[in-house]
Amino acid sequence: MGISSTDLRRAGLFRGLTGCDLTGLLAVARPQQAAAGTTFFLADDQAARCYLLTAGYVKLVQAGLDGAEVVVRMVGPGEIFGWVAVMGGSCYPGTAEAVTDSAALAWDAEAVRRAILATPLLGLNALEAVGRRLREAQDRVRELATERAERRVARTLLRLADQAGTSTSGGVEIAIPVGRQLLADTAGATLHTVSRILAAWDHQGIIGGSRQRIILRQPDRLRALAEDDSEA
Amino acid sequence: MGISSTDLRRAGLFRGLTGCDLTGLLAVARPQQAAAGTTFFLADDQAARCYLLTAGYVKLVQAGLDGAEVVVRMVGPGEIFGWVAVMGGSCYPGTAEAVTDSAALAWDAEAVRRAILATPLLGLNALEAVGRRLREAQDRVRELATERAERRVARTLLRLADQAGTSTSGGVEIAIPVGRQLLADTAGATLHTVSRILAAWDHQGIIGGSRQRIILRQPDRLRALAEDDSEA
DNA sequence: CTTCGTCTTTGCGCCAGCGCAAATAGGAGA
DNA sequence: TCTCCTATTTGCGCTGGCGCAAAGACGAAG
Repeated sequence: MGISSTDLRRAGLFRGLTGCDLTGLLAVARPQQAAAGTTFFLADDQAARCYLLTAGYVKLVQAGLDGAEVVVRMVGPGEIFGWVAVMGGSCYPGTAEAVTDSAALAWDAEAVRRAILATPLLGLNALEAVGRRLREAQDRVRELATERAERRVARTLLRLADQAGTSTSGGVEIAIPVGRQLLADTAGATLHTVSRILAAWDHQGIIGGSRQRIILRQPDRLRALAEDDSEA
Repeated sequence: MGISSTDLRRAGLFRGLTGCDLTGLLAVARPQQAAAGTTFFLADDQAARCYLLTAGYVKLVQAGLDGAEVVVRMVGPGEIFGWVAVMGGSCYPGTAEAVTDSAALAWDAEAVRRAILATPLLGLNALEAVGRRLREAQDRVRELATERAERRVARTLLRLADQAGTSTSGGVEIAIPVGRQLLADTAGATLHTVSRILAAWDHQGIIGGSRQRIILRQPDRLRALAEDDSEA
């Protein structure tokens, strides 16, 4: 479970850093835990720290006016979160809630600024990480604007499998407890629609699983649904 | 029109840099122009350069599977674009098309990496700029997932006014030629729906203008439409 | 002034997906 | 094993907004 200290070197954020730099960074990091269902920070909190997830899974959630929740991003081990607000010196745009018991390393905003100024490569790595996420966010904008719910759900499942997939005999299992509601919030649909879609796929043998567990039995067909223009 | 060299210092990207750093950066920048309707780069081009817009307006567009276009972002003077792909060393995720005659400064990917390593503050500034955009993109994800077309259009108009608004006697005029189609692509709706909505607002005196020109006559009412839960 | 092309409006039909509500089904804990 | 609680399924009606198609308006060019 989680990633070891030596694995940190392989995390994108620290790529290319010297052992010395790494030691310094770890020295000022504060380990922090969050049990499933609890939060690292809330939306509109003053952004004081940024995080690197070392174990577990965290969902970044924004609440709409009417109480609807949107999962802006699922964070897995080795990924960073909370950096955007810290750089801008503002408030967190969303809430970071642990989906499973999670652990992270936290840095104070000022410490991060200093670290980047001292180790420019860290800034470059962070820029790349944030850039990748911007790209993902833009892709989601396009998808939400142009694609139907079914396809968005397919993409969401594939993304989750990519991020937390475990190959088993029966297919790829998603190692995060994903309920229909969470899936709906992530794909930009409603609980009901997601349930209907998954039920249909279940009957077709494309997916399987039970409560909170999803297994992709035929990832290829899902991929086809997600990308093909016409359907099988 | 556009921003002068001295204004660059005030552009977020260069905040806090020394005159010396700035001079060095400008020395390796290549000025580049694009007439309205032409492009700085195309989607899936190998990302070789990143840009700082000095004059005009540029839209970043992604094409959907079915030919539908989505405007991922409108870029105004002083803003940067094309940085994400350059940092990741990949292809541009979208096309950058000039909406009006535009001018920009371009840097080679490698030059930017070197500049950031040499001037870490530049990296911090870039991180902040990209972060702000990530935040905007995430906001749009939430809006597309939870809000109705009318509200999204209202928000889009307010954003454009914020970015390129000119106060006139009759209200705030958007200084970019914005057609219904462009508005639709930006708000995540269709040409028809946008036309209907704008026609209704026109009758109510909320907006005005003619072909490709939009004037916000009562920005407050638009704001109410964009943010209020109940309507007037 | 006329013509042409693009942008815009508007009517009408349709359907994906939401909203409500109620029935089920699994799991976890006692 | 039994019970309770939460997750999930599913029926049904409704509607926002898309899709098509055609007409109308404005500007630019000649």
